Amino acid sequence: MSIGRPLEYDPAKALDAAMETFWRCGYEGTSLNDLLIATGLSKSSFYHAFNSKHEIFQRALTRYCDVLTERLRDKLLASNSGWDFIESVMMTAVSEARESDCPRGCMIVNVATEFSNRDARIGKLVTDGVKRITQIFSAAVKRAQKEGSIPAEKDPNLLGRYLLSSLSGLRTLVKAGNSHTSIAGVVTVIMASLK
Amino acid sequence: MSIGRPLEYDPAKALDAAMETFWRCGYEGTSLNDLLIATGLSKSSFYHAFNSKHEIFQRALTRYCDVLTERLRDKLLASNSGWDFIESVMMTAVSEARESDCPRGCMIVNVATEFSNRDARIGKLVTDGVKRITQIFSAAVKRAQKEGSIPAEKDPNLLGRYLLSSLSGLRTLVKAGNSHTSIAGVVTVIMASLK
DNA sequence: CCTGTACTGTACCATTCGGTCCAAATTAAT
DNA sequence: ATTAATTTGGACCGAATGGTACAGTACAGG
Repeated sequence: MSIGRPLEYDPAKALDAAMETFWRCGYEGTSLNDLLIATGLSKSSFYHAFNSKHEIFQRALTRYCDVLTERLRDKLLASNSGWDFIESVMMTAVSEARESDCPRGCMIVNVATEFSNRDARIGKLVTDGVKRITQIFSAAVKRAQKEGSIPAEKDPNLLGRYLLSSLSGLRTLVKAGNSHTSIAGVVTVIMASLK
Repeated sequence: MSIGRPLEYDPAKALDAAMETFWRCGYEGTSLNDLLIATGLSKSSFYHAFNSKHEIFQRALTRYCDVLTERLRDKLLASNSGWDFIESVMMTAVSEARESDCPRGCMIVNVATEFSNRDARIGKLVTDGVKRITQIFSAAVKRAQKEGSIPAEKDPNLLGRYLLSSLSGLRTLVKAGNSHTSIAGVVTVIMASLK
């Protein structure tokens, strides 16, 4: 049992709120004030809970990776087939074009482009995150190969990388304002190339 | 004949220098001071030549699009075949992984991710730029179809979009720190999918 | 109830941000 | 040489930046 006045906020919720903001506006684009508003914390509580803007950013990015990879893993387990999983994930990105006028894209990719490689710690988080998602794609490919929808002689790791690359490319099309239907066409090309 | 003291700097060179900086660091990541250092201009000269940070940014982005599209068009004309052109452009992106420890990627894509769609004027520049590059890819596909290296029944506009998407995805792989060889493998997948 | 602990809001900090203004300097045309 | 045009560096601006310090307050355990 901890001594002293108890927390009046939920640190996890605060982190999630910060994550959302960073996701939407990037690191530089998010001011400390934005974070205070998003989290609902006072400045003192904020600096008590998270020590700096940079630190909460790292934690937010880490959390994003964790949530995303877990969600993808669950989705793969719940999918009817590896093929369906892959197609569904691709289409998820496409639907952003229809539903949002201000698509956030993938936070990892956003961070990668904002930071290039100027911050080593951030760079490592990005590399790790991308690697983990790539592995999930590879696993999906392997499953699809067992299920017969992707030729067995193909390299699943290579295709995993290819799919991650393709997904990121789709997000670019979305952000460039392409129509939902024209992007969906690209998905069919991607899926066909797995055959 | 202009009257008065002549310019001591080259406005075109200044714009190029600003473009380089924006390309590398993004809009928010580039401070006014960075621009002054990059261009070598004094603050007064800077604001006389370009009226604001936002305006020089738009001009820099426009110039980037113009230079890039012109260079790609020239390259396509100079290429042995449409197929070679496409493969060569893809490999150019890959070589960034080998040559640069801090890859800049494509400025248009960088801007698209930084701004999502929050600024309408920037958004239009991004959309137009992407469209122009897509058209060059489509033209390359058409040429490759005439040359017999891509099946004639495929939709060249769709493949153009697919190639732009793929190029952007490759850039993500580069920024995520993948090795040059592993990314080159993805290029072979992309090229094979055109067959 | 009292004491120790930890949270809270606010005032404050130096620095940097993008941007303006102006007097001095420089040059071309007359 | 004078004048008009135009650039130059530097002083200056208010606002916002990320971050700190502190006094007051609420709460748990004794």
